[in-house]
Amino acid sequence: MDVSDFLHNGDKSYLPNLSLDHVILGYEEGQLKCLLLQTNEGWNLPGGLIKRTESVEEAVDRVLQERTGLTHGHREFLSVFGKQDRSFAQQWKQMLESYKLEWKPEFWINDRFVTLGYYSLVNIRDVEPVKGEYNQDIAWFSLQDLPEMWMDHKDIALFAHEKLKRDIKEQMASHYLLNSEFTMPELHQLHQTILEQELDRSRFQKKMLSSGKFERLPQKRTDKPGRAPFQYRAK
Amino acid sequence: MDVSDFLHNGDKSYLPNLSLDHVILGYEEGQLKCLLLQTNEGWNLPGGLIKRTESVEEAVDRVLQERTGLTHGHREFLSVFGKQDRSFAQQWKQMLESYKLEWKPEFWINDRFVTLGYYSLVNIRDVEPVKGEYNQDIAWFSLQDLPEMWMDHKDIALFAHEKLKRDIKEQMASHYLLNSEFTMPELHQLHQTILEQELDRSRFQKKMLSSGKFERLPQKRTDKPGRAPFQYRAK
DNA sequence: GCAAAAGTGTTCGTTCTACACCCATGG
DNA sequence: CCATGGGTGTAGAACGAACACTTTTGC
Repeated sequence: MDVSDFLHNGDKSYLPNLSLDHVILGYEEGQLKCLLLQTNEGWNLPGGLIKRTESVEEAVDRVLQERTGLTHGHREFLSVFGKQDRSFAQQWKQMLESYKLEWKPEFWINDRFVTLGYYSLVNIRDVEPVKGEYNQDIAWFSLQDLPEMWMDHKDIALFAHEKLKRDIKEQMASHYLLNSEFTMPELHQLHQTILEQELDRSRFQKKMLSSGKFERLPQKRTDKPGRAPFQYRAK
Repeated sequence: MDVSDFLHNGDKSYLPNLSLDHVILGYEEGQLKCLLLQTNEGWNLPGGLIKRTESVEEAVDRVLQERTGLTHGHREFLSVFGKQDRSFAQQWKQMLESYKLEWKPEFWINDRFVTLGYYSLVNIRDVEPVKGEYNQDIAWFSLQDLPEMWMDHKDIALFAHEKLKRDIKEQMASHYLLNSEFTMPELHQLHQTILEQELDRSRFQKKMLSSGKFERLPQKRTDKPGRAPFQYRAK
């Protein structure tokens, strides 16, 4: 910290705004989906500000909780998004005016926002999405078919997909997108969907089992023709 | 972004302060070193604030340039450090008073700082360290022997070392710590120092050469007994 | 018993590991 | 010619890829 930076600038207006954007990912009908909020100005990612009484990670978890009710999930840091021109003045103006609220060009919210991107993996069947006070809607969108979004929000969502592709090759977190008890064919299909490529069944199964992070349950399921698969649970 | 977050809080004091900390790494005498600044209150990492006219990455590069004169190097993001209690009120008080400057408890600089940690790899022989206006000294310290530092700055420096250990196994960036022309034994010794473990020479050499990122120079060096090594340069 | 789905095996090739060996140079 | 340091080669283990095969179930 260079002291001269703030001694020559008496107030905090010198600093950029800091926000969070949270790409909440679910898996349904063979598709990877993310949760978006609608305002008058289009769709955007869930996000928010960091309160003085909470850590950055607590704020990220709070955003998840506010929109999904979930108190946990698999959270991962994405990236810092901090270009010079990353400001939303027009969007704020139109949004506030649509709610008959005052907007002025000198409002601090018109300044550049540096945002911290995170993603979470959740079980979409556990989620009852809750829209915010100023949202018109909240909905799941396939990552293959995202609507128009604010500023760089679509980039952030797609960045989350790319990061997830890298992460699942090392970590064993993809099962957070499934029920707590799942089968290997389900996990196999999930990985193929995320990676957008075919994976050899045999190799996939051996790799997952040899990781030692799953325990096989004696139960099997009985519904369709064919052999009943084992169920697994993360240890 | 939840609109209610700011509509109920008219000013920016709601937001945490945002800063940068930059772990500038060099390599000398078989040791990995980082550049630290001294104030009355002890040693700390180079860092600073993000100006309204620059992107986050430009600010990171500016910090590097201010302390080392370098306009480039290998920059890598480390992590976000944003615990609730990450504030420096006591340090600011003592520092400002030692310079006969005013300090008040309500100054915004006393609030919590969220900081973005980065590290850079530089050739220590290219650097002429420049201390800041309010620094008493600037110096290279071995990561094995860091002094007492502000708050979590030692953690950030050691985190950079851990991140570097992971990064050099995938990227080919370690040569930024050496001269632009270097030998395989030099690079081998560097990797052993960073990873704090012995690496098989044969395998190391084959791995480096098969990456295709280095070009062999016909020149050799002549000084010590033994065969003269080839020199290499990053493509 | 046949098709479909799940699970396991087999073969081959590549890469990793741990050395051994060869080359170049100064004293 | 030998000690020192640099560079390459080789045998075995481990891992990954591609595909074949066996097991279990519903109809």
